[in-house]
Amino acid sequence: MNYWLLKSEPDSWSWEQQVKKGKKGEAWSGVRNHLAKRNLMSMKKGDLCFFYHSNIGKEIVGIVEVTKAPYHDPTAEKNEPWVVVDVVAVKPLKTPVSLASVKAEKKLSKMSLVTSARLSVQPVTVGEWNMICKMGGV
DNA sequence: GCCAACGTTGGC
DNA sequence: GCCAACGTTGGC
Repeated sequence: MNYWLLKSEPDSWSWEQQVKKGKKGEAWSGVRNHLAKRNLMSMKKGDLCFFYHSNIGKEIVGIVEVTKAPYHDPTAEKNEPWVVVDVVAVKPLKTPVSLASVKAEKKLSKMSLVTSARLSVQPVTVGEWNMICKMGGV
């Protein structure tokens, strides 16, 4: 079981939209960065991810579960290497955890969210996961 | 294969 | 709207 963090601009794909999809879930498409792709490739069915709103909100708003192992991104050309996983909304955080509060928490200073701000698919350690769940009231 | 120029992301 | 960080492109 691994933990991850997925970033999305709510203008293009928001937590609310993800929730509306229900158990059907949605393919996490559009990743066009090799490091992010490598992280996607490491995901397994049953892994959990934080859902982070970038740009607008700048906070972790919910938790999604990976329901399908990585497969070719349907929005990419056939000969391109990009992949997606399917994710379904599990539950929202009672209290969204903002970027500011992540930065303010010393134990989270090593998080990719802080150290590699632009990476859209990031690994999260168990310690970080538990800490943020606590901060988010779940 | 290096590196300058350029484009994009995302926080402020 | 600005700009820093970072990835990609293209000339050499």
